[in-house]
Amino acid sequence: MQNAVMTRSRTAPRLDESLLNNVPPFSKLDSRQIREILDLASSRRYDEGVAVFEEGHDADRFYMLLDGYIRVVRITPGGEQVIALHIPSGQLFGIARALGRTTYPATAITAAESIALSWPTRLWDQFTAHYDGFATETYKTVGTRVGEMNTRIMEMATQQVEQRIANALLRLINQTGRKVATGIEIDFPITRQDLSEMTGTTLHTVSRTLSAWEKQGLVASGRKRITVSDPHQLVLLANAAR
DNA sequence: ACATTAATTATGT
DNA sequence: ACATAATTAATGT
Repeated sequence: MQNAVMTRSRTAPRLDESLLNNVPPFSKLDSRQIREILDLASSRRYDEGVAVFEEGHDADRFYMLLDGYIRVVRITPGGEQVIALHIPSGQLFGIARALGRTTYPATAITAAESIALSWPTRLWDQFTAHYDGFATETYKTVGTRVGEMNTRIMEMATQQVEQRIANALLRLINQTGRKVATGIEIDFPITRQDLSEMTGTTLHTVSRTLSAWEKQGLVASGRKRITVSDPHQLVLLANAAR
């Protein structure tokens, strides 16, 4: 919400250079290079809950999230959704090319109203070749994402539900948290169903544990809103060896 | 230790 | 008024 971008879609006037020059993959570039990149980009606004691209489709573009949040989602053969991770603004997504793929490995849904830049995938190789720091920075973010999914797999295998929910909440407030008077609030609408899809459990179990935590003053939640008022206690819960 | 089922209530447009 | 979200208890594996 701090990013002031005209929310017109395709024929946006002129993109401001300040959009990119403090964003990691582009931070090492001079203003001439950023100008080049921006002139090749399309800017678009997305409503909440819409797919930017879908799993299995041809990866014809890659994206840079300017504002909002992206939910990376996969669908099981049985039709159940699994939320892989959330992406905050300032990060690239849909970078199938960086994974050596020609199709998108997952679906990207906006978790809130969002604005993203995008480029045709055929420019990817030029970007990595010509723009200093672009390749190393993007592989860094790829690395952290793989790492996150890795620890999630470990959690799934070893921890019980309560700890997994605690860990999921902690990641959310770290990556997408917003400080408020009563604690740290998750910056986009999130349901118990969503949390259950991130932790491999049911919305009922999530509801119960959140209710229990609420009574202990650990969290406060309403419809689609969760604020963590006592992160420290959550950390303790998250690695409690039962 | 958790899911499932089911019934009930709350909340946003 | 209606749909979606959340709660809660009971029952099952």
